[in-house]
Amino acid sequence: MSPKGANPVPWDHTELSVGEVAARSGVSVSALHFYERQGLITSRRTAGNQRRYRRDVLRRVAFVRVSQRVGVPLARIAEALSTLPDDRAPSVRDWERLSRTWRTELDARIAQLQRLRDDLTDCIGCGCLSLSRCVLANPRDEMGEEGPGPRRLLVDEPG
Amino acid sequence: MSPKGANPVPWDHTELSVGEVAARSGVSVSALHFYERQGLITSRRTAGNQRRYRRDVLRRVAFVRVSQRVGVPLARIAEALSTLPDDRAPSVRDWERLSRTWRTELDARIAQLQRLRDDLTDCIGCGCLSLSRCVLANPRDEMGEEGPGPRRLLVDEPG
DNA sequence: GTTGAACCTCGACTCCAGTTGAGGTCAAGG
DNA sequence: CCTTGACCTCAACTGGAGTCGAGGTTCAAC
Repeated sequence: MSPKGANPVPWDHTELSVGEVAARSGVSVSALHFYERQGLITSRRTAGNQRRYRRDVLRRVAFVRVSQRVGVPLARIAEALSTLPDDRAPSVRDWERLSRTWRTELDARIAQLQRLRDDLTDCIGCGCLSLSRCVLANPRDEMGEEGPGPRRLLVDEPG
Repeated sequence: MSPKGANPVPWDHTELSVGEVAARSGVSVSALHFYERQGLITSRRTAGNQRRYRRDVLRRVAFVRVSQRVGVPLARIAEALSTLPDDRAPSVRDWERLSRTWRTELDARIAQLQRLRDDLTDCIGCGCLSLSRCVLANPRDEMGEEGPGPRRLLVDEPG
């Protein structure tokens, strides 16, 4: 990436502009602005008020994207990232710790979907979806969890 | 459920009011209105403009809730439901067919999350999240899929 | 010293899956 | 008759994760 074409690397070379971070991370500039507003990443400003990022912002952004794939909302990602040191660049241990948190999360989500799949398999056999007889239609698990919607599923009276 | 307490059953007894459907399905009245606007369920109206539902609306609603747990957006659920007969109540075979569709979907989602988990496990070892070296940060799979966000993740140049 | 790409802020808009509230109607009991 | 609770419509709002555009500035090159 020598200075030719549309995007030569200027100044310091250790710091990155928002456009460079966008190109390298695959995240749009507007999303990076947004992440900054949400406290997921931080930047220094130049004299002319332009953002300059430390190179480890790329890992932060990568971590954000991965976490989103796991299904974690930005607010919790921000929370996790806030446990990273603010001054020094995070170490391998730091990322390891964060990744481990999500593994647990992911295991739970997979287990949940597998239960759902098993129930669904049973119900393909029974074809029921009856509110009283069907595990699927009347789940006892994960009540207050997982997004908006009704907090309870009442049972159909027998008969 | 004889006529006593807060909610006696009026009129026909084979048809259900919106409040009854809400109580039996666990879905709020406002959500049922919303589902109707989205074409997920339908109702007849009384002389006084009140909704009356056929009893099989309970299965439709159950199907909607289950489908949401699978992760299918309402628009696609509506699409699936639109393949049901509009006149007669759907048969066991009908529900079976629909459920089978979601099973495939669910299998794919589970497989995807399992891949993600495996990658994450590897990355806990490597602690990398480097945009070039890490499968996690740079996935080749499921590109145009799964929600909003950037459609590509560029690679970090080597070195 | 001017051009043009890249940058800045701010507010408004999108989509999804609903919820909330205002203002009005319907139906049954006392 | 009047009250009460369930019902009706319609519009506006929520929240999450951004996108889009207007209007203005900075910066590197020519």
